This record gives sequence, structure tokens and C-alpha cells, in this order.
Amino acid sequence: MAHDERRLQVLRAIVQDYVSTNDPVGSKALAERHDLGVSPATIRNDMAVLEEQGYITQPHTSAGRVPTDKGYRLFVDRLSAVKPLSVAERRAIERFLDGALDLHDILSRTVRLLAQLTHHVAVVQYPTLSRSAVRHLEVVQVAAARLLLVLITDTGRVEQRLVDCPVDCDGDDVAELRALLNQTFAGTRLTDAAGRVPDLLDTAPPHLRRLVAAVSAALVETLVEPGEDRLVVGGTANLARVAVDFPGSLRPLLEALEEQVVVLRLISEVDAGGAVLVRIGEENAHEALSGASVVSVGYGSGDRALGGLGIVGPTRMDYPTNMAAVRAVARYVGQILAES
Amino acid sequence: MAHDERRLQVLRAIVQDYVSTNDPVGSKALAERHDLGVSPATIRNDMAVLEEQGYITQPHTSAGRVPTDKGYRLFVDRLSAVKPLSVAERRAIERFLDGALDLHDILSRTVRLLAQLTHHVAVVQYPTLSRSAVRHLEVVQVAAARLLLVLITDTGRVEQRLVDCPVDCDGDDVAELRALLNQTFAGTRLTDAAGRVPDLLDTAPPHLRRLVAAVSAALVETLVEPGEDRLVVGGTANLARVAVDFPGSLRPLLEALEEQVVVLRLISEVDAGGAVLVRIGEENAHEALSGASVVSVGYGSGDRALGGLGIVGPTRMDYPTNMAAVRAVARYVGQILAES
DNA sequence: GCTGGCACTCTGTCCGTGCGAGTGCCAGTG
DNA sequence: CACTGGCACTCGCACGGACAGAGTGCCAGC
Repeated sequence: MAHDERRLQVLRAIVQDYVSTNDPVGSKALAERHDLGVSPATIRNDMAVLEEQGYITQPHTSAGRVPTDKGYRLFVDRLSAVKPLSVAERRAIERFLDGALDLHDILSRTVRLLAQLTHHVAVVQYPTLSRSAVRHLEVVQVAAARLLLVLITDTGRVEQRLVDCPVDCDGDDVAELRALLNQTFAGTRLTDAAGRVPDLLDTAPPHLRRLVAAVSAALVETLVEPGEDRLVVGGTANLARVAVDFPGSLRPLLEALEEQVVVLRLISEVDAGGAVLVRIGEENAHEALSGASVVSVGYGSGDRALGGLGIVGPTRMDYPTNMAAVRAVARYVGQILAES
Repeated sequence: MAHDERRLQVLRAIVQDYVSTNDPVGSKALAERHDLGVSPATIRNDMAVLEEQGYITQPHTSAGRVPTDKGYRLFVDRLSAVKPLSVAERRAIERFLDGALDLHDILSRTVRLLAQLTHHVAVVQYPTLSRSAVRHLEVVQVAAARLLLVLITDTGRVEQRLVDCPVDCDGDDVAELRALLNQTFAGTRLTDAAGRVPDLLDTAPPHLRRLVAAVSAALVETLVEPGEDRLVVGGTANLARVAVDFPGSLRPLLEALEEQVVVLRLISEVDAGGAVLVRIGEENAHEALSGASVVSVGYGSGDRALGGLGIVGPTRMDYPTNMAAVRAVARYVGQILAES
């Protein structure tokens, strides 16, 4: 049906115009700005149908139409073409991420870059501990019966944890402990680490047994702690720019971003196939995000997804461009992490 | 002069009322709400003088008066009494900071606590590298000619840095290097570390010399890098609450907070005597902060100032309470850090 | 030196009006 | 049957005048 086809064109045009102008779009303006080949009256009929189907709505009786969440959803799924990044943008990405010194540096550069490219709030999840492997474990004595356990993962993430020892220990004990730990855990996935503990306890020399038990308990605790997944947030200043899209106040959104846990859940649920995920408005199933969309994708080196990254903005955003930016940045980050 | 004295009382009353109501305060309301013992007409005369001296101003001809930056300054310096924290607040501080697992945890709890106590944006500086001492240096091989250098300071801060080696090296080299580095640097102040490098190069065995040179160069670079001072920011959602105090947009302020460098400069300039510093409006000498005040203080264990922390809010804030909160939190943080 | 009174100024608000944008419907046409 | 032009209708919004309220400055009196 050329009929239905045109209605979709109308919806696409509405989304595009509304995103760029922020004004409800009327039939006349639509006919002028797009080559739909029909008169405003015909477009009006199409719009009436689209409204009945729930894709668009009018804020007031005598205003133009505005896409609903459902309308944006259809647009994202079926109507938007991938928008390739400009050469300048690609170059900016390379320049931005090049020369990063450590993991924190990489992630904070990433978040700034993404915020700058999209003009929205950017979020990057730290590489998930559960998907990383142990590169090295370091034990440092800070008091007679207190150790600092430092875990370095193969993704460059560093976790530290204070451990109270059941007994005092000396330098030799610590050195022995360090060797034992690395021998046991180096190279193992963090998810597998817990399983090695019984083995470790068996092989440990008797005089170290209680110490090893305490330290490995702390280690396992650190690994399974799900709340330890961290988030880097940037570009909140961009929210002020689009404050008009959040009637009332920016507060709930800012709170959600600080709370981290909500956003983290959204960002970390990435598509296994590596596709960019878009969650629109109410789809986020969280009050504070009801007027917001989240565009996210997993990043990683090779086939491993280490974590997620993405942006948070008003539902009225330029989806094709932002999806492209998110995807491109994720690729580069994965690359950089693979190198380090 | 009982005369001047009363004028100051009037100023104090104006500040107090304006802070709590956000309405320009008039002579009549002042006479009603405060026991100044004089009539509105007299107060009007005092207000005229205060205005002439630049302590207050009226937004419009027929509105009440509002304190100027200069007025707040006088209030903070001479008119405000320290407001002790409530028992509940003290208990909240202890509860909040107890059970922190590592440095990052301590600092992020601190920033949340401070934001919650003051209802403003809270900022905490990471313990300055230059004032810390080396606790331990760890070297981990990540590729044939690539090492990860991990610095652990006595304040629990962990810095990492990738180092490209001039030559390939094996496990023995790395172990030797690690021992050498710790032997040389452990316990030294970071500011003194650079001075030890020549000594280190002399004592290093010949086959390691080039390696040691590369690694110590990277180390020194990490230490002197002034931009590496980090800032934890929290409670930006509170800005939305006081958006009315920032006519125009929150954007410049949010940008400044993200930029970090501006705020960092303000926070890190702490008073040697441990007093709480207040910078009001234009005193911040930065456009984006012209309507904002910064309340800050240094924190540290014992006599060492490790860094600064504080809050950023509108000039129209409750200075006595906020100063007390900032000071109390800084004390507790210093205590916690001394223990770990 | 303080007070009460008074005239004046200015802002914020409310209300009524007119304009413009946009719609829905309908009759007409290829 | 789908599309088009015309037309009446509905609202939101910007404009402007009137008004009440708050606050001031000044002045004469105590």
C-alpha cells in the first residue's frame, strides 16, 4: 500500500522537524518543507490516522503534532537511516582518545568526547569486574594486622580493599602470601576465582592458613559485590541546554544520574550482538527517566563485552546521529582497551 | 556607637531573612520579625545608609533590600555565630563514613554526606599527590616491552601508568626492578622522589639501567603532573532546587563543575590554620561562579593537609550552618584517613 | 535621634481582546 | 476512490490597561 507508506513518510517528517525545531509541526509546514507530493489537507488525514494509532499527539487542540514515545520507537526501528559520522568527527574521536595514560583517563576522556559529540549527558560503565580476569594481586602491609589488597585486572581496572588479619604478620608472610595468591589467581576470570579458594586453602602452608582464609574471603567479597560497578558521568551541563524538554525540573533526572544504580542498570544491559539499544521515555520504566531516552551499546575488546556506554537525553533527540556516535565511540574504546 | 551597632544588627537580620525566604526584605517585615526595638521608619534610615555603603541593594525601586556580596562578606566575617551541628547530624556523619572500604569509597561517601547535610553541591579533592608519601610501588608486565606501574600512597590513593620499555624484559628483570624501586622510594614524600632518581640510577645494576631510567622518568612525570589532582563532585541535583538563584541558566555553573580545574583551584587553596574559607560571588573571580559561593576547608590527618573539600552554592546560602557542616565533615574524614 | 504619616513609585497580576496557527469536515474533481 | 481547496471553529498566546500591594523617601513633630 502506497497509502501506508506515505503515512510513515509523514511520521518520519514529523519526527525530523520536531527534533530540529522543537515546535509542534502542522500540516502546512510539513507540506512545504518535505516533498510528500500531496496537499496539506491530505496530510491532515494521515495525521489523524497516526494520532488514532498513537504515534503522534497534539499538545493543545489548535497546535501541531508531536511524536509520542511509540512514534519515536517506530522511527528508530523502521524509519531512520544510519547517519555516518563526518570525517572531522572520526578524527576528533581518534585525537581525543589517543594518549590516555590509564583506565580512569581513558574513561573520562571517553565520557567527555561522547558528551561533546552528542551534546547530551554521557555515561560510561567501568569494565565489569565479573567479565575481567586477574592480572596481578598485590598485598601491602599497612599495619601489624592490616593489609591492603590491590587487584589489577587485565582491563587495567584497579580495585583495593583493606583486610583485617586474624593475626599479626611479618614481611616474609606477606611476600609468601603475595606469591601464593598470584600463583593461584593470575589469569583466572574473576567469576571463577571463588571456586579456587578451597584449592588454595589446601595448598597453603599451615602457618599461613588463617591469613590466606581472611584475605581470600575479602577478595571474593570484592569480586561478587555487584554494587561495585562504577559509572563515569559527564556532560550534565548539556541538560541545561535542553531544560525546556523537561517540564518542571531537571532535578529528578540529575538525581537519577547521581544515584547511578538506575542508569547503571540501563547501560549495562547491552545487546549480545553488539547492536545499539535505544530506550525511549516510558520504556525506561523509571519515573525520573520518563521524558528521557537512553542510547547505549556494549564496548569491549574482541568478542568480550566489558561494559556499556551511552547517552541520556530528552526523547526529542536526533536518534540517527547519536546512535552513530555512540557506536563509533564504543568501537574506539574497545580498540584502545585491547591495546593497553 | 550604639548607632553603628544597630545598623549591623539590621544587616544581619536582612541576611537571615533573605536567606530563608528568598524575598527582598522590607523595613516593616524586619521590625515585625526581629526585636530591634525601633520602628520601621528608623530601620529605613539605617537601610539607606547600608545601601550607600554597598552592603545591600534593592532589585527594583519599590522592592525590599537584598544583601550584596559585600554584605554577605561582612555577615560572614563579623555577624555570624558558629552554629553547632545537631546530635542527629553528628551521628549521621559517623554512620555515613563508617564502614568505607577504600579511598574511593570514603571520598564518594563524603561527598554524598556533605551534599545531603548542606543541600548544596559538594566537592572533595583527592589527597594531593605532592603531600603524600610512597607506600608501595608495583610493577606488572603487560607485554614484552610494556609495564604497568602502580603507585600506592600512604593515603590509600592508587595511581597507575603505562610505561613503554626501551627493551624487552623478563620476569626476573621485573622482580628486580620492583625491589629496587621500593627500596629507593618507599616512605619518601612524593615531592622528594624526583631527587632520588640520580641516586637510583647509580646503584642500579648495568643490565637494568635503561629500564630503570624509563620507569623512573614515567614515575616522576606522574608525580609532577599537576593536572592529575582529581575532584569528586556530588549533589548537583541540589542545583535544580536553587535554580531560581541563578538567573538565566545553570549551565555555566554545571560546566565549571565539570571542568573541575576552576573549582579545584578554589578548593585546594586552603587556609594553613585550618579555618573554613568562604568565597562569595565575585570574589571567586570567575564568571560562571559570580552568583555562587564556595565554602571550603582543608582536611588531613594530624597536621598534614591532604586536600580540600567544600560546597558550592548560591551566594544566598545559610553560611553559619554550612560552614559548621563543612568543618565537621572535614574533621571526620581526616580521622578516617588517619586510621586506614 | 526616633517616630508616625503621607505621597509616590514600581512590580506583579488579572482580565479582556485580537491575532494566528492549526484542525476537522465537506463538497467537488480527476 | 483518493486527493484537494475552502471554510468555520477552537485554542493558545501576546498585548495592553487597570489595580492592588509592598516598599520607599521625606517631613514635621516629639
